[in-house]
Amino acid sequence: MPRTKSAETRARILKAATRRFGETGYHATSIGDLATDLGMGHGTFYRYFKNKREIFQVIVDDVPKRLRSLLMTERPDAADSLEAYRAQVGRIARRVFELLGDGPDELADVAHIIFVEAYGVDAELRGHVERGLALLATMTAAYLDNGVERGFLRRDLDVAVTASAINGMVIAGVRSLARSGRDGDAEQLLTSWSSAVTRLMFDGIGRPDSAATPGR
Amino acid sequence: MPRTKSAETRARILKAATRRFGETGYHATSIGDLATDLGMGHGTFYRYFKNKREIFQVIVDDVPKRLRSLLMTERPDAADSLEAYRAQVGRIARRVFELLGDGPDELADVAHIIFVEAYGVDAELRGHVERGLALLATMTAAYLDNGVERGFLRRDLDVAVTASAINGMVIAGVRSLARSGRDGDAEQLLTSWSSAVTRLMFDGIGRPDSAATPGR
Amino acid sequence: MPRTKSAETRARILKAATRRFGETGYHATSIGDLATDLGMGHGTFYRYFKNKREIFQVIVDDVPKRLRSLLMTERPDAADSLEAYRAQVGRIARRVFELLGDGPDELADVAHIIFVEAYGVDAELRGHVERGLALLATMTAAYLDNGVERGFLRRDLDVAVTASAINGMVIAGVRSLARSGRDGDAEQLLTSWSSAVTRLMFDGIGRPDSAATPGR
Amino acid sequence: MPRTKSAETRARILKAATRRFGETGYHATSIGDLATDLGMGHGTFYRYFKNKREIFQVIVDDVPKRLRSLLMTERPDAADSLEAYRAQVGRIARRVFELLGDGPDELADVAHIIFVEAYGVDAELRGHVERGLALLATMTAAYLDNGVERGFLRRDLDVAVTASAINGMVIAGVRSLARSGRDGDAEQLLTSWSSAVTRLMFDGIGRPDSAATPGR
DNA sequence: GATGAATGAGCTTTCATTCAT
DNA sequence: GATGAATGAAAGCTCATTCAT
Repeated sequence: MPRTKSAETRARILKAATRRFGETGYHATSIGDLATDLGMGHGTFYRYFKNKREIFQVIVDDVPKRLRSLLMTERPDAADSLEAYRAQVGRIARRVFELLGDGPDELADVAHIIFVEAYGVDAELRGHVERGLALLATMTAAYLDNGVERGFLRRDLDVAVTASAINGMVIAGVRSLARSGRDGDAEQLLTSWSSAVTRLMFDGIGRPDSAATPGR
Repeated sequence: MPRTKSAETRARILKAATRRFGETGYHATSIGDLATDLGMGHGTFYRYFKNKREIFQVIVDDVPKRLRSLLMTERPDAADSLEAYRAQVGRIARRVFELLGDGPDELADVAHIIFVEAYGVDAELRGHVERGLALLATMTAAYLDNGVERGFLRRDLDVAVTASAINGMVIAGVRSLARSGRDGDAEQLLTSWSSAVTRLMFDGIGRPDSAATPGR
Repeated sequence: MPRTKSAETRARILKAATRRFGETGYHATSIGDLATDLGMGHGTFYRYFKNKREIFQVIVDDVPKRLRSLLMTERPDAADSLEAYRAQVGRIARRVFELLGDGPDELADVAHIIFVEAYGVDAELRGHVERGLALLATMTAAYLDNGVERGFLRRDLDVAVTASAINGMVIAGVRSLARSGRDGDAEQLLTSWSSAVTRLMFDGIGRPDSAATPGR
Repeated sequence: MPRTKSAETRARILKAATRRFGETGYHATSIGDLATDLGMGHGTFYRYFKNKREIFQVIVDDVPKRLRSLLMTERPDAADSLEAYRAQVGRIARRVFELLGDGPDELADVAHIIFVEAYGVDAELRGHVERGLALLATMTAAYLDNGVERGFLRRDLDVAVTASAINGMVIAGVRSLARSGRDGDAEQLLTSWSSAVTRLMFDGIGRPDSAATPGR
C-alpha cells in the first residue's frame, strides 16, 4: 500500500475515536483517553487532527458519504412495478443497516455518535446531522415519487411525510440493532426488522381478508 | 429583590432550562447561561435545584408521568374490530403528539431532551429513557397483541419488532413536528402525520387494486 | 433581670455558636446551620453580630477574660513556702480545668475553638490566641518567679521555659479532658491529671529514695 | 516550559504546601495561592496531587514514618537505672525535636500542621493524628513502665496520664521552637527545653534541700 | 515526528451577606 | 425586629491545547 505512515496512524486514531465516542460519549472521552487507548502520547493526536471537535466532525461527515455511495447502485427510478419496488426496498433496507459499520459493534458506535453525541457538541454539528437526515428523507421520497409516477403506489400518498415515517422506522431499527449490539444475535434481529418493516409498508398490519377501509 | 413566590420561580427556572437544554444541549448549557436567560444570579439556581443534573432529571422524569396518564383512558383491549382499532390508533396518535408539551415549542425541546440529550448525560439517566422507550414498546405491543388475539390483525405479525417500528414512526413524527416547531403550521403537520402513519399501518403504501404479494 | 430581649438572644446565639464551632468546626458551620439550631431566620443573626468572624472572635476573646478573672483571686505572690505553693498550684490547676466551660462539654468546644479552629480563620485571630498563650506563660512564670525569690524553688530554674513546659502539660490535660468530653468520666480524669501534674512538678518521677543526680 | 523532572516538581510543591499550610493554614490557602508561590499554573498542581486534601495527608502521614524510625534505635527496655534512663530521655528529647524538619522553619510548619491544622480538615484526618498522638503516648508509657518495673521509677506512678503530660511538655517545646523558628536561636532554645524538661521530670521544681512532701 | 509537562479558560458549587418585605 | 430570597465572590477541579525537548 502506498499510504504514508501518517495515513495509517490517522486511520487508527479515527477508529479508536469512533469506538470511544460511541461507547463513552464525546464529552466523557478525553484526548488523553484516546491516546492511552492508542498507546501514544496525547500530544501526538494534534499532529493528525486540529482539535477534538475536528476528529468528531470527520466521523460524522463520513456517514453522508456512505449514504451517497448507496445511491449510486440503487437508482430511485429503477423499479417499474410493485414487485420490483418491493425487492428494491428489501435490498436497500439491508444495505442501510449494513452501511453504517463493519458489523454491529461499529454500527452501534456510529449510530450513537450520529443520533446522540452529535447533538451535544455544538449547533453547527447538529445542523450537519439534521441536514443529513433531511437528505435521507429526500432520497426516500425520490423512491416513493417514482412509484407514484409509475402508478404502482397510491396516487394520494403524502410522499414527504410518508418518507419521513419510513425513515423513522429505519432509524428505530438501526438503534435497536445498535442497542443489541455487543451481545445479541445481530443477524437474526436484522432479518426480523427488514421483514417487519417491508411487510408493514406493503401489506399493512391488518389480516389479508379483513375488510380494512382503504379510503379515508 | 426578593419578591416572587418560590414555586413560581422554580417553574420559571424549569421552563428556561427545558428551553435551553432543548436548544443548546445539556453540556453546552452552563448554569450561568440559565441564570443569564432568567436575569438572575447563578447562585439563585441552587436554591431551587440541588445541581445541574437534578433539574435535567426532573424534566426527563416528567414525561413517563404524562405517558402513564395516557394509558388510563385508552385500554389495550378496548378494540374488537379493525374499525374500532383504527379509530383507537388515530386517537392515540393525536394524544401522543399533544402529550409532550404546551405547544410545539416546548414539544421540540422535550422531545430533544428525551430522545437525544438524556443519552449524553450519564448511564443512569440513559437507563431511565431506555426503560421509558421499552415501556412504550410494550404498551404498543399490547395493543397489537389484542388485535392478533381478536383476529383482526395478521396471525404471523412479529409483534415485538413491529411495535418498535411503529414507535419509530411516532418518534419521527414527534421530532418532525418539533423541528417545524417555531415556525411551521403545527396543526397541519400533525394531521398529515396522523394520517400518513395510520394509512401506512392499515393500508400499506401500494395501490389498493395493485396485487401486492401478501405472503413472503 | 433587666436584660433587654436582645441580650438574651445574643447569649443564645453565642452558646449555639460555641457548640457548633466546637463540634463541627468554623468552616464547616454555616450561618444557616446556626440559624436552624436556634430556630430562627439566618438574616436575624446579622442583627446581633456583624458577621461570622465577629462572633467567633467574641468567643475566642472571652477566654483571656476568664483567665484574667482567675488572676484576681490567686495572686502570684501569695505563697511563701513550698507547702503553700503546692496547695496554690493544686487550686489553680483545678480552676484552669474548670475555667473553660460549664462542664466538660463546653470545655471540649472551647478548647477545640481555641487550640484548633482559631488558627484556621485568619492571621489576626491566630495572633490573638498566640498572645493569649504567651500571657498564660507569663502568668505561670510570675508564680515561678515568686517561688524562686522567696527561696522555695530552685535558684537555677529556667523560669520562662519551665513555665511553658508546665503550660504544655496543662494544655495536654485540657485537650485530653475535652477529648473524653461527651462520654468519659470527666471528674475522675480531672483528678488524675491534677494529681499527675502536681506530683510531676514537685516530686519528679523518680523513686523517692532513688539518688537522682540533682545537678546536671 | 516543560523542563523539570516530575519528582523534583513534586518535591517543590510539597515544600511550598508545607510552608503555606503551616503559615497560612489549610483552609486559608487556596491551590491558586500555592501555584502563585511556585510561579506555576494552578492546573499543574493537579498533575502531581489528586486534590488539595491529598497533599495535606501526604504531609501529615510522613510524620508517623519518622516517628517509627526513632523507635528503632531507642528501645523502651534499654535503661536499667535512673541514670541510664535519664540519659535515654535526654537523647530522645533531642531527637524528637530534630525529628520533624530540616531546621526550625520546616519544623514550625510541620508542627503546626500536625497539632493544629490536621484537626480542622476532616474527621478522618483528625483520626490519623489522634491515633498518632495515642501511639506517641503509648510509646512514652512503655518507657515509664520499664522504669516502674525495674524499680527506678515510683511504684504509684499514674503511667498513662503522666505519659500524656510529658508528651504535652514535648509538644509545647516543639511548638515553642517552631514559633521562634524564623528568627530566634534555635540551638540555644533546644538546649534550654531539653534541660528544663528533663530536670522537671527527674528533680521537680522544688529546691533540693527543701522538704517537699513526697507523698500525697 | 513524538512526547508529555505545563497551562488557564471555564465550569460547578457553596455560602456569607444584603435588603425588600 | 425578623425574615429568607437573591446574590456573586471565590474556590476546587478538569481537560483541550501548546510547545520545548
